[in-house]
Amino acid sequence: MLRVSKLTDYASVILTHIAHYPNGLHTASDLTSATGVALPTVSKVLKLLTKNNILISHRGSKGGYTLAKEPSQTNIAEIITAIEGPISMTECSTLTGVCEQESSCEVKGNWHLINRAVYTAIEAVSLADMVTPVRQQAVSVNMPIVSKTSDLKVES
Amino acid sequence: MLRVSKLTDYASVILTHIAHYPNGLHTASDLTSATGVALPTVSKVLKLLTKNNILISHRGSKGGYTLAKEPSQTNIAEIITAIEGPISMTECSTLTGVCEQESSCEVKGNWHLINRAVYTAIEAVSLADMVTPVRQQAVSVNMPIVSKTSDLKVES
DNA sequence: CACATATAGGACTATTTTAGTACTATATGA
DNA sequence: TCATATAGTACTAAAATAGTCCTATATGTG
Repeated sequence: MLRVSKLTDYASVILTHIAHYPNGLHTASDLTSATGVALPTVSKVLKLLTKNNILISHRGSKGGYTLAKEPSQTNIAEIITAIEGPISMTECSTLTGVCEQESSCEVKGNWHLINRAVYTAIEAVSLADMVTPVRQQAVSVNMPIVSKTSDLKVES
Repeated sequence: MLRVSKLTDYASVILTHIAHYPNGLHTASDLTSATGVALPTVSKVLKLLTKNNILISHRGSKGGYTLAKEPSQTNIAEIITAIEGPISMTECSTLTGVCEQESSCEVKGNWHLINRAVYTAIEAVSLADMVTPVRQQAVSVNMPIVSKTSDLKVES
């Protein structure tokens, strides 16, 4: 009922593999072998991740990719945003002027709230968590109580 | 970075309107006037919502649609599922056998975890909350601590 | 300094998903 | 029995996504 794109899925698999060997330099073709994802696709994903500061690239011979930060410092929200861009649950949360009903829309503010709750949930899961098998981790997500006077902003 | 379909967006607008007048009977054409969404589209959304027990339909002359439950008893997760079906963040969370890497996939279990966190977040927002303007509500979402011995199941 | 190895960037095509529409059948109240 | 309204299904068009390919650029090593 909510979905990330296949590319994002690949990104999670690729990054999880890299995070297993956080000090190594990984080439696109190494990662193809390791993950089974086609080379041009791996390449596309790696470029997007580099552009968004999740990976660092080293060009030329003996080049490859490494993590830009420690696995615990990269979260799922960043990964999804890197691949899919800053798109929120509804269009009106990212772009203004697309929806004709926008000015009179009653639910806009509430979607912002939902966005924020979802964002908080996925932000709480780091790449380090992805490396750890499920049963050993515990995740706790807290949606902050909304103040009666402050505006909500969905950072994405 | 995560999105619901336009139809789901329309559903939220339509249902919010109905929830404002929870005792009235609403025809498809009434809802078109009220929301500005085209009639065939409104009609499609209403059928989906009826099929999934969010609305009850009354056929024939003087017919129309009413809520199947009180606004506080219908949540956003149900609405999204009604329109988009039981699709999770990644394909492997809903369907088995689609992904070739499934058997060796290291991240599958973790996506289940993320799914669950997101589901918990959107499940906490009811139609009654959508009727209330943003500033007067407070939402708190808690991701339960994952037991070290129990499996996680994403209900969707 | 040339060459092999890698990434960078962009353009392009095919596929899939989503949105939107239309048509026929069925139910019901007056 | 007729006007009104939903049910179900099939179809078309548009948009988003996935996947591929080509050319340019950087860099370590013999």
